[in-house]
Amino acid sequence: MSPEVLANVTRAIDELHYVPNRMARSLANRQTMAIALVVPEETTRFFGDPYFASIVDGIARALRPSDYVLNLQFASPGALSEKTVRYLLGGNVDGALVVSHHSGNHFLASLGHSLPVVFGGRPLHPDEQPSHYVDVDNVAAADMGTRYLIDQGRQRIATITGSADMPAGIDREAGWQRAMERAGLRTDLVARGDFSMASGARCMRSLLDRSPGLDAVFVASDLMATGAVSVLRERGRAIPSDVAVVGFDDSPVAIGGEVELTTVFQPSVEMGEAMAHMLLAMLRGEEPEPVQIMPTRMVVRESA
Amino acid sequence: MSPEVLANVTRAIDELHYVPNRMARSLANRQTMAIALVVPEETTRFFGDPYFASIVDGIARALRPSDYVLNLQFASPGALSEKTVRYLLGGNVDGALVVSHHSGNHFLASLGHSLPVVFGGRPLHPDEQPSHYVDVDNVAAADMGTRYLIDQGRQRIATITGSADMPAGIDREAGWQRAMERAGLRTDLVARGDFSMASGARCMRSLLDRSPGLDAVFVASDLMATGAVSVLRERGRAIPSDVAVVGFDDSPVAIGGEVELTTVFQPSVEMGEAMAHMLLAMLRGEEPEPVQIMPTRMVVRESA
DNA sequence: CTGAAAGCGCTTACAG
DNA sequence: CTGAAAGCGCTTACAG
Repeated sequence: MSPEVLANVTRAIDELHYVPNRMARSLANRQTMAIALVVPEETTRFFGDPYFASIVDGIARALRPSDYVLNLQFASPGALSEKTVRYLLGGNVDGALVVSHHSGNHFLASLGHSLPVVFGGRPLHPDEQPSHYVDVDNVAAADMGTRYLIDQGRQRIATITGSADMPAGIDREAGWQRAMERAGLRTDLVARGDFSMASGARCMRSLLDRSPGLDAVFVASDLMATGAVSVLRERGRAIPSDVAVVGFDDSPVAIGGEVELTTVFQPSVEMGEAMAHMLLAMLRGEEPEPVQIMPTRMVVRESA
Repeated sequence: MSPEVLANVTRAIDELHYVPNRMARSLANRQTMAIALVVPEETTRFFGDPYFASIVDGIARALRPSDYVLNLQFASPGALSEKTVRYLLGGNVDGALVVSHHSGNHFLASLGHSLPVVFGGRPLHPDEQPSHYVDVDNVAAADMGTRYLIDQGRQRIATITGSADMPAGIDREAGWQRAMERAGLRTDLVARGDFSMASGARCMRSLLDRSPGLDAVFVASDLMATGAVSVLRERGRAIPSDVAVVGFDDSPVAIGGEVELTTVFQPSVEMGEAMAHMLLAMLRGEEPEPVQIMPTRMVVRESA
């Protein structure tokens, strides 16, 4: 083809608004150019947690320049619907991104056998299979947040944990415990939350009842920390002088509430981007590092 | 085919886990069995507002029993990306659901010409074209919420509005104004928010500065009302005795905060379901009522 | 290197 | 009513 012919054709394509038929292309190609975004969480929780917002934001951002399209698959935490399973396994998508703190879902855990999959957060049973995921070192990060309180001279440091069936919940509690033990402090002030604001408030009340003299609390998410802060104020505790609070995430709620939170930052948006890039690499046939651990850091504001 | 043969084939289908290829079917069919969920909002705002959570929850719920799949299309409020436009117009979806308070987006407004589309909330320019949408009567609902305060004997009633470029923002302000004028009350205490919690706090501060003696405030969303409540408490105002607060939505934040909100309920989940059902009907070739207005009601709790 | 043909896996209109 | 053929709109392997 001569350059002029090419130019003519190109112009015709533009003028006629020609758009290749995706279905026909997929059929011939054996590629769907679609990626499933699997959300094994209650819609309420998914939308209520700014962590997910950032992750999805990062994913959407990373996928924008690509030709891939995102297919939303809501599912309950426990099991995927038959429809979703059929969809994922029926060759309707080229890969899947699973965003959830949760785990213990057998099908999801083994989904990587049938399809390129990247998880947000480490799977709960690492032995189950070598999967691809993006995460932070939650143990080390929680250790850092707790140590920050210890270094301020706090003595009676409680923790409000996340859910016990989520790696992020388990690991952040372990990090708190490690820091406390290393400092020779008591590790009895533990209240189990579920990452929701309401659970943060409930846990704070119970901790205050059990130990009115506590002088600090490490909370496994900013959303829970917000709930804890409002209870502390309700009970007349000054923050941080009476009780110091360290949160986790550095999500928008950290600065939107009554007291600006000192917190452990995790790069949620970048984690979403990293998930998408890892999957994109897999789809290109590359073999990216299966595990990507992102850095965390302390962000000091008012609450501690 | 004899019944036995049929049974054998059916069994074979089950055993071999046969799943019809969606792409091939779409190509032959001229149907994609996909619906676009267009979100012309910043991701942060989308995820931060429980209203959207409920809408999407309702949509997902209504679509679950169907064979349709949801394709997420994030877009900026102002304009859709070329990729999204190509996608929507390129025959990749059978219809679209647009969830946003926003409007003023020309392309979106005329999207209904090329594709079955249902909007969440009335389009800003109703003259532009007769489109399909699900909404509540925001004027009447805000009138009701304001009247509730008036009936309690409140005299100095302010309002915190939503964004001025969203029908929900405009109409709820109009409803407040109508109720106030009918009662012969002054309509000068208006602060313009943007549906975010932070804007609710900011507006409350400015209202209190302008009129320390105000005794009630009608707020166009529960999220903003939450921000307003924390400022009122910060300034030492008792709720509802000093200042009564009425919110809007009856979303989860209405009962998750420091004070349980009295609010105007709108059936967000059902609105999402209604949007999906309307679109499904259109896709079946039916001609559903193009406008569906859902009922609202007062929910009385602590704040007023 | 170019261009016509076969094939992707379905559905549907049509001949028998 | 049944069954074989054509066609959906692309890509790709292959003959020229």
